[in-house]
Amino acid sequence: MNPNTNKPFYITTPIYYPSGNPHIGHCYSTVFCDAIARYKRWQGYDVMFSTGTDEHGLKIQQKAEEEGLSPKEYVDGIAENFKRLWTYMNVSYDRFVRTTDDYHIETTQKIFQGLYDKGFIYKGEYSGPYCTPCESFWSEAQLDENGCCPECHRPVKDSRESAYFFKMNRFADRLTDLLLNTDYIRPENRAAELVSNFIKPGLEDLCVSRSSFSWGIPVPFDESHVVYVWIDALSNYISLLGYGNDCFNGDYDKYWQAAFHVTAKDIMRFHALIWPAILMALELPLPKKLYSHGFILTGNTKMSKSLGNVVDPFVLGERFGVDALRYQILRDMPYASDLPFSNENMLARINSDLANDYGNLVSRTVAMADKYFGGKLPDQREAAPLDDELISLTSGLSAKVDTLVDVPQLSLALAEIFKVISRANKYVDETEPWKLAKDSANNPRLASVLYNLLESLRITTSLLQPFIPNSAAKAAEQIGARGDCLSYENAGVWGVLPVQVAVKKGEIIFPRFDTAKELAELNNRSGD
RNA sequence: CGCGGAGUGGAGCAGCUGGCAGCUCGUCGGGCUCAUAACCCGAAGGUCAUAGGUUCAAAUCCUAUCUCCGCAACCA
Repeated sequence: MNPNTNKPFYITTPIYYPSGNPHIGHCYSTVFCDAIARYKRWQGYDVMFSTGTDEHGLKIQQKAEEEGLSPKEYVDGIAENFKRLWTYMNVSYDRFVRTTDDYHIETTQKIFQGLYDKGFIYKGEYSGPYCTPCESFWSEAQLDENGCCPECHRPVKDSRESAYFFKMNRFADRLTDLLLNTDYIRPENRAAELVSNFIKPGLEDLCVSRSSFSWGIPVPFDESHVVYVWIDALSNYISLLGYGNDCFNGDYDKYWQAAFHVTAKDIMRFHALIWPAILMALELPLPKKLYSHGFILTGNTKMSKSLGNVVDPFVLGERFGVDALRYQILRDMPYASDLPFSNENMLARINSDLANDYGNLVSRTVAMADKYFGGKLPDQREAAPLDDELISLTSGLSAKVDTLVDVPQLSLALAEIFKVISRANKYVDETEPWKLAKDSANNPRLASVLYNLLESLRITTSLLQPFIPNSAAKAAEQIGARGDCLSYENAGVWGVLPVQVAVKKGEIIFPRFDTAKELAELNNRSGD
């Protein structure tokens, strides 16, 4: 019996800020979460996988004005684009939260009120450099090199407005403990950084409301203020489970105990400091884990709209296939640093791993079974010592992958899977099936060789399902892996395919790309 | 001295509790012919950013310097 069955697992992407359309950076976080969510479901967990959009704030209000839309109309359009991308990328989210949703507004107001009632929120005065034309407060650090507004580069003046503050400082000790003495945050080296950057110098009380713009959730007891992003955005993780509202009966009790947040490193600190502090103040349990990955860089710099170096996932998906794109970003994602993205690297990865190693192994194996046995293996077998290494390596694979997905090190998990695929390719050379096929007396041995290859493919394919779901399904079809052959329970068992397994030749799963030609065309396109 | 990360063959990286410099890709040569010009084997290619120091022994530890990059209260 699978011990994971029905255990809850809750994984979240950040909710994205729809000040522009999604790009591959958003895919990075989301596809990463999707692979984990799919893997956990496959393992038998009862998974809740959430994503969404964080739709309030001054920037949205301004952006909408520019386009002559109401803020809500504006975010409706962008939120649709996010959903469209997730559908396109095969992202299996269970729930999409928008901070303009009624249930979320209700929860946010309750949380704000609750913190106020408990004495963690007080009214004070916010002061800092203010840009009148932009209607924005900036921090000293955000100002440009001349000490002017970073947006319009006009002079700022010190200004003040009344605002509500959250008493962050109360939680400094508990936060330090959470960061340094638990496995809450991964990669672990970020914990010390946070402590020395933010906690040690003294946590300031956090400004949690604004009155200088109106596009936000009204503070329940003071309508001249809106709730600022911290409480508004972070509370999505529990509002969408029904905490503080009546929409999702029981989900909070079931899933919140098993929460796993994924973010990019830029918003790590909010999830590592502010969010736990809010939860502590509310006396709610803390999430189990926070993983912060790096950025996708293009040419050594961060991807950004203003630099014009944004990579469009739709373009890459159309050209190379969604699974190839998913695979590349997951396989090349480093654990604790940024991913330097280039079309060259992507093509190299796709060609080498997916086309040459995996796709080609499916092709050659299925083709041989087809050619030598008419597609269906005979039941006579003959084992040989040469088989042992492949069998033991493959049989032990799922345990390794389980461990790495938990950490979470998906890149290494994929590397382990591809070690087995490489070993299987080598096994073809070692056993030389085409020579065995010359004499029918060798048929039992030949059948064993092909069966071992098919079993290696069954196990690797089953483990690849969460990463490249569509392609894995195609491969399964071709190698004759039906029913529960690809189940989690069978991933660690050798010999699951029927003795007389029947293969089915099919289309090429991952075509090989002409690197030079593809690069030329991609470069043309980006020159537009 | 705000905090932190990084500099290793053409590219991307690992090694960094000191012990023959490794992996993937690319390049070159060979093998094979089941397969997607794929697969398998082999080779070339690095004074490990620089200068000192400790040590029998340093990519690894120490000191200094140079370069690049993050963060410094909402950009995945």
